[in-house]
Order: sequence, then C-alpha cells, then structure tokens
Amino acid sequence: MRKSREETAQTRQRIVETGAIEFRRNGIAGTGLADVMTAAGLTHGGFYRHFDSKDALVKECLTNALDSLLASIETATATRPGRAGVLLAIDDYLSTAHRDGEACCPFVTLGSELARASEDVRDAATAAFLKLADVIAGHLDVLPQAAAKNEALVMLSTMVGAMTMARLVSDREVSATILARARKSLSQQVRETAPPLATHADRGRRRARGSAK
Amino acid sequence: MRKSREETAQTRQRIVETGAIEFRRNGIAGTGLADVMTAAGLTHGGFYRHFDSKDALVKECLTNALDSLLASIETATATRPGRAGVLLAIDDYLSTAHRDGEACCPFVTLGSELARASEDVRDAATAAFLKLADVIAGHLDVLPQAAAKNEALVMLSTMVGAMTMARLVSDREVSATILARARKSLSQQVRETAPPLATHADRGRRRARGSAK
DNA sequence: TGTACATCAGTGAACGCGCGTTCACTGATGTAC
DNA sequence: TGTACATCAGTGAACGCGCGTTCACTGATGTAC
Repeated sequence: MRKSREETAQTRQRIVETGAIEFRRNGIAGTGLADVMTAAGLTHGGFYRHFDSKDALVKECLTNALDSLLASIETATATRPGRAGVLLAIDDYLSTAHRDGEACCPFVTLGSELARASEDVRDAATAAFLKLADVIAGHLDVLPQAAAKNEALVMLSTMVGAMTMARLVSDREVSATILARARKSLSQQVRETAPPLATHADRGRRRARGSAK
Repeated sequence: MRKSREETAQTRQRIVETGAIEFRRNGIAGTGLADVMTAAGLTHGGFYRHFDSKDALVKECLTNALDSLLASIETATATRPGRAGVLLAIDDYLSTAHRDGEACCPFVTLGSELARASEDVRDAATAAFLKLADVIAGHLDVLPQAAAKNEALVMLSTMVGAMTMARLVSDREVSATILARARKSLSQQVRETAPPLATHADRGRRRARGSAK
C-alpha cells in the first residue's frame, strides 16, 4: 500500500488541515488522534508515519491556523490603505461568520489551552501574535511605529477577548451585542488614533466632531 | 467512617474550592476527579457522595470562581466612588499577580473550554459576565446606564483578551507589555468616558489635554 | 438519658472505555543494477 | 529499459494507562424508642 511521494505529502497536508479544524472545534485535549485521522479519511495507525507525537501535530496545526488568520487579516488590511484597512480587518474578525466558522481564530478557540501548551507551541503562538500586531501597526500610519504596535497589541486583545466572550456566552443576543459593541468601540478608537502631538488635520477633525457646536 | 453533617458540608465546600483552583490550573479536560479529590485530601471513591457527575462539580467550581471574581471587582470598585473605582478594578485585574495567581479569572483560564461546556455551565458564565458588566457600568456614572453597560462589555472583553494573551505568550516581556498597554488604554478610555453630549467639565478637560496650546 | 438500629461519608478495588503509542503485516513505490 | 529487491504509507490489532463511574465494605453519626 505504499504511496508515491506526492501522495504522501498531500496526505500529510490533509492531516494538518483536518487537525487545524478539529482542534479548534473540540479543543486540544478534546480531540483524539483517531478523530483527526478518521476525519482525514485514514485509520489512526498510520499517524506516526507523518508525525512524531500528538504535540508535533498540534504545533503544525496551530501554525497552519495562525497562518490562515494572518493571511485573512493581511488580505483585509491590504484591501484599503492606512487605517481604513484596519477597520475592515476589525469588522471581518468580529463578525458572526468568523465566530461560527470552523476557521475561528485559534487564540479564541484554543486560548486557555495554549497557555498550558508546550514551549514550542507557545513560541509559535507568540510569534504569530506579534506578527499580527505588526500588520495592524503598519496600517496605523499616523503613529510612530513603536506607539502603533502598542496600540495594535491592545486592539488585538480586545478582538480576542470579545470573540472569546461572544463564543462562551449562551445567549445569542448577548453574543451579538458583545461583537457589535466591540466593533463600534474599536472602529472609533482607530478613527481617533492620532500622534502624540496633534497634527493640523487631526485638530480640525477633533474640533468638528467633538466639543464645538 | 460516617462524618457529621457539619463535617460533610465542610468537605463538600473544600472539594469545590479545590476544584475551582485545579480546573483553572490545568483546564477542565486536563483535571481528573481523582486529582481534585486528592488535592482536597480525600480518595476519589467518595466523590459521588457529594456530586452527581464531573459536570456538576465543574458547574459549582465555576460558579465559585466567578463569585470570587465578582467579589474582587466589587471590592475594588467600591474602594473609590464613580470612575475612580473602575480604574482600580482595571489595575487589579490586569496585574501580573492576577495573571500568575491560582485565582486567575475563569474566563481567561477556561475561556475556550467554556465555549464547549454544557448549557448549564455556559448559563452560569453568561450571568456572571453580565453581572460584572453591571458592576462596572454602575461606576461609569457619567453615562446613561444602557450606554455604560455597553462600554463595560467592551472593557471587560479587553481585560479578558489581554489576560488571555498575557498568559499564552511565551515571552515574559511581551506578556508584561500586553498588560501594561491594556491598563493604559483602558484607563484612558475610562477617563475620557463622557455622555453623548459633552458636559462643561468634559469640554474643558478635553481642550486642556488635546488640541489647544 | 440510654440503647439498638439505620444511615451514610469515605475507602479502595474494580468496571468499561478511549487515549497516545507501538507493531506485524501488506503491497505499491522507489532504487540499484 | 527491465528486473530484483528494499522501502515505507497505510491498516488493524494490541499495549499500558488514566479516565469517569460503580460498588462492597467500614465504622462513626444520626434517629427512634
């Protein structure tokens, strides 16, 4: 039953992609290797031809999921220049489609489990989180990059927290409200983003919207 | 070996408190009943004299943990009137002590697992989250309560998200940065909180800090 | 108040089950000549 | 290019282990008279 090199590589990829979905659906501890292999159309015995251990699979699946997340946020931000791109990414992330989909953010679907994962796995998660912050920060172009990255870290935290709560809450209406208010709050935050010393444009905008008539 | 009614009640309480810590430490799926019972100084066989199932224990432990969280936030907010109390609660929650302690917020330590928990468990979590939002909203007294509650939902989401990321990140410095920037951002948000139509005091404060000079 | 009996908290062994991992085996693929 | 052999992807059974749950048993507590 030996398979060709190409087929082997495809099988391996299929296991990773299946696992990336299954782990997010049922959690790391809640997903057995047999579950993943069956979902990938295989029997569990062949698992160790492709991976050294469950943890090795978890790491690859997480990396796969994080890459997808990064790609989707890069796509969204790239659609429009500057802060407008960030607004789009926020609305995508904080959508009910993202909440209910099988590709939901791994920081949300696996968040509490990742805190207890192996150093390897946590390193991968950390790197991806910082890369995400860089992408967001790159579009907060009215700020110095150091300040923008700090802003991005908080914005991403709000996104992860809001999605986490939107998923764990048992009331659909509350869930939708959490997402909607987080979208509104973050959008406003992005629009109000301004460098430490106000620019001319910013001063005009602030006066027009805020305290004056 | 029968115990007195008082002893029995104490034992039960001890199991719940031990479980509330163990489940947060190792996750729900990662904590066995034998682990909890041993940590409570008992053998696992006696478990079913106190609870119907693991899920029943989980529910009680979660409720216990959520009550503690609510109490700590109520205590912090009650220390100072109005928004100053909220600032205190934010700093408490987003501290490294809270991050590293055994009483860390269950939305953080169990977040992704709770999304897959029984309806019972999720109902309890939902009620607690809304109660927390009410406590925070009650102290955002410059806003109408409906608006204040919406603000509170987003603020709590940011707190949960920032703590989640601070725990899962493998780099201690990044972890501290996430907490620090979330504290700063939320504090500023609370201080800038203003009713839909700016008050005199607010207008003066905004002019002094922002665009003028 | 004292006595006899029923109750039941806690112990420790056992249950079936699913887990991660290993292994003998199969037969198509890859390699060496 | 063709042939002989080695490799190895995948199967299905088996491994030891820990899980949630059950149970017979013990003996102190609670209750009834």
